[in-house]
Amino acid sequence: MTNQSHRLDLAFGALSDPTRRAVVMHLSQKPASVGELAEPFAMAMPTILQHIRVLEASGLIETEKIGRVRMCKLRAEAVHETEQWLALQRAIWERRLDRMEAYVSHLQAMEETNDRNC
Amino acid sequence: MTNQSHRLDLAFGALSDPTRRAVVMHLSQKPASVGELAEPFAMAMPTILQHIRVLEASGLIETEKIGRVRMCKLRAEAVHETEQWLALQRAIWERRLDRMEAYVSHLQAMEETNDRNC
DNA sequence: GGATTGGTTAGTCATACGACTAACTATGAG
DNA sequence: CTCATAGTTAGTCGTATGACTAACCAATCC
Repeated sequence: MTNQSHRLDLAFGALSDPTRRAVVMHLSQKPASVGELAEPFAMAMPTILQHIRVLEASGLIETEKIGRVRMCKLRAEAVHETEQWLALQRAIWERRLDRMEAYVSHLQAMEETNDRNC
Repeated sequence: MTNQSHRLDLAFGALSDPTRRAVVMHLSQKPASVGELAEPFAMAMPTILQHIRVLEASGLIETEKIGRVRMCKLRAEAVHETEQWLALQRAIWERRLDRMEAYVSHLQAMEETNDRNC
């Protein structure tokens, strides 16, 4: 549970940076090497590498070194888990709103009945 | 677009802290005051307030001061938007996997045809 | 085998973050 | 009016983060 919480810390933390989100977007299209990922950014290579490490530590991507290039790819399951946390909170909230709405309709119905009877 | 990116920075950043996620979870059940939110944590009030400010700045919650208590509630739309970003990346990735799978089946079918014909 | 390419490590630096205490404000209750 | 309550502001402190440069390794290529 605490471990699960830590995974979310890392995942959300990883996604809080625009460069890293751009990397994720790139990887959602297709796997890529560190160099390819670095190209669109005016950024030193070690900086990108650091971002990739952060994403990897979060589990959102995985990497494998083949020869001298390191290929990176998205881990959809991890993205899904993160998404699920948000979906759950929203579901709880929205269920609550539904119940409230139902309750309000109920009250209104009662009131109308009263109007008729008094 | 840059503004949208900044909103995601704030939302994901806000959610990267376990205390703030706990606050969001609490608020998904029902709105609450700052004091109520602070209670479960062994944390000084100003610290919680700071977390609440971060959540508010991200748009994930909204607050309103009534008398001397400040009520906080979840903004489901903002949660939804954040969730959508993740859903989109995953959808793109999974569509790609589907295409690849289809392509592989295609190749296999071709190969079988070849086997029969040669 | 020597140069080139792609990545990696180490070390630095400025800024941001999360927590705290102490002191202050403003509302509501008796 | 006075006091307790709920929140707020200001200021401090240690650690984490994101960026950089310089130097280093290890596969390829010619």
